[in-house]
Amino acid sequence: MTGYELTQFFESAAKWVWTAPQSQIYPLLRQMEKNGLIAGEVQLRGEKLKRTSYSLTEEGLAELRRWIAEPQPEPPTRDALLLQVLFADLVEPEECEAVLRNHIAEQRVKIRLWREHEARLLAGDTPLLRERLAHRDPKDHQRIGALKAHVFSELVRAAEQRVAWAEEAIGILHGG
Amino acid sequence: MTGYELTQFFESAAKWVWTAPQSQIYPLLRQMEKNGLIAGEVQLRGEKLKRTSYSLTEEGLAELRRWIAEPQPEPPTRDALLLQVLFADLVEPEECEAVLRNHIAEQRVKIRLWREHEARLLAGDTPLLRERLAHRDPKDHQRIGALKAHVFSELVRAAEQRVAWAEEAIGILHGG
DNA sequence: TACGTCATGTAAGCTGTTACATGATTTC
DNA sequence: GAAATCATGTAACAGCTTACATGACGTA
Repeated sequence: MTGYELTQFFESAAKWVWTAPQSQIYPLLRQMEKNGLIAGEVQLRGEKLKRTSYSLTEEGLAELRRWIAEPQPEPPTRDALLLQVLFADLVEPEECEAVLRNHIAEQRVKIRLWREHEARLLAGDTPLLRERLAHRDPKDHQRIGALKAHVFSELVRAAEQRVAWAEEAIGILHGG
Repeated sequence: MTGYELTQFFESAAKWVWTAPQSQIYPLLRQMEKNGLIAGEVQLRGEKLKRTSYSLTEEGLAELRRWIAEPQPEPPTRDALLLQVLFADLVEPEECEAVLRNHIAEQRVKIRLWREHEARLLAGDTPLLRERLAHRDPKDHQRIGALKAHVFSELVRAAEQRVAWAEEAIGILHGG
């Protein structure tokens, strides 16, 4: 991919699992190339406009595989909503309820998007998945698509759990 | 609290909802005092050792209330485990399974700790909760404790959901 | 020719992490 | 007298965010 394509990718489906701001991408690409993880190939669009398309080197693929197979440290927790509910007794119940309802609405929007993406993965219908499957034994296609879809099903279920929890919290707020 | 007490607090129960490294605490306390949110009172322990105990000013309490009642922006998602499973087809199923089992074990440890803390909150049995309740109408005690316990029940349920998901993922890995 | 998209960059500033550093007091 | 705990700091660095900046190409 080029830096531009990566930027768009991180602003679309990918941001649900990992995000990177545009300003990080170009410096990082250069750094990774310097470290031999990726190799850039300069292409021409028109007469003056150059674009550099990067692909993984063998070393980069090996490093990626190492990363995938290695347990990653869990990031420190910083959950603003839980903190707000912990201190809910300092404000009016209605104020806390408004915050929770806002959160519920946000989760519902995400749930809809994730469900759509999950369905597309199960149908083998996203461009990146199709490219990935092209190099793989057809008998593995179902399994690979199912695993990727399973990732999005976790996002959906976690958000649904959160919505249910927030609704219960509203009940407790009002002395339920 | 003093900076030392805050440090310990963030290294114990509080870190489950919010963490702050020790190196941040003393500079932040000075900054917050400068901004009028907290006021420090210097105490003497022995002859030479001074400790500064901070408490919220009225302005600080107002600012805290404002923060609690205001929807906080959701942080960008960066979930290493989901990313590892998304790319699981690049490694052997057993390698991915090991990562998932490691995650399951970590979650189970946390679940146990959170359950204990939840029970203590429901029984009104933590020092901070008792201090908080002391200034409140006894008829609210039950509700306040229940809300705080509900926060920890969300942590527990989210982790349990995650464990169940990881077990399903292992099944899919092996062609289930 | 104007607007949208393609494509790549830089700079300032904030937050957070890791690590190091120091000295007083209490306890065994 | 040694070790644990109390108590407070600092420095270097990594990572991320926000914002700004520039120019080429396609198309209506």
